[in-house]
Amino acid sequence: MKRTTTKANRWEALAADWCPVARAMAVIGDRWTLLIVRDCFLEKSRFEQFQTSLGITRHVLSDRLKRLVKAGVLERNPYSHKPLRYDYRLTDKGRDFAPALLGLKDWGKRHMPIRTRASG
Amino acid sequence: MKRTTTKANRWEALAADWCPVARAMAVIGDRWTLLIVRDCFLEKSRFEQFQTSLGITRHVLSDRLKRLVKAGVLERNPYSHKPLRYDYRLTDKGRDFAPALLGLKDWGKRHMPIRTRASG
DNA sequence: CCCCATGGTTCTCAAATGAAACGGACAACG
DNA sequence: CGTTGTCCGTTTCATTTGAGAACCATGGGG
Repeated sequence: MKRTTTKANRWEALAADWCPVARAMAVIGDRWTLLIVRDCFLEKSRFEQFQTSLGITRHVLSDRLKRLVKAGVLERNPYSHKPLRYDYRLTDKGRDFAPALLGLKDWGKRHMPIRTRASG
Repeated sequence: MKRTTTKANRWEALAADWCPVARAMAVIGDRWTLLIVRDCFLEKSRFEQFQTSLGITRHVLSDRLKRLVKAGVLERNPYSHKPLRYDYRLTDKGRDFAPALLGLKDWGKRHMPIRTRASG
């Protein structure tokens, strides 16, 4: 079972990079993570809400949420004790993402017009 | 049923999303693409320079460069005619990434201290 | 008890990725 | 001319990640 050699080393290698952009990518460097953060800014906080919003598989969503919590971007807190349900909310670290997110939003708005796949 | 319908379409689906952030992620939503753009801002423009800088495999670098050119973020131009070599330079669309990149840099600087191993 | 809803986890298989070798154009050297 | 070296990729094959859906756990309602 030599699966530990190159398991997630690329991600961790980025976290140790000299460049702060690379270190940021160690957290949000995939298709979905930043969109989860965006949803959090849009007042979404629960597993099902993210899942519905993103159309992401539960498998991947579960993994990304864990990663974000581990990275300190989100906090996992119970919002119900009897069925014991958790929600995911931005930490200060997560809220500090706002400028970068707005920068990306601005760029997307300016340079990525909505194109339908049907016309392709 | 064709369960293989939406395989690589997730990227294209993002490009048609209502949210400009999602559409931006359709271009830069992976580990490396944004770092290539960053390198371009740092005056790097050639295949070998990116490869050395990122430690990325040539395979993936080739793919990402093509994707960026296709997305209009980079331009592929010959800088030598006899050996016919190309370099990759930012377009206006690419240069407009600066604010988002600076936002990410700022966040990384503030919230992602360099650490080789932690929170294990 | 069974059924439903929420919040995940586990399973299988296809696609993406990584490592490293290969290819091809050209230039310098002898 | 043939060999070596540079630059820019492509090909091959093993591993990792992702998609899709079933499954598990908890609790409420009937």
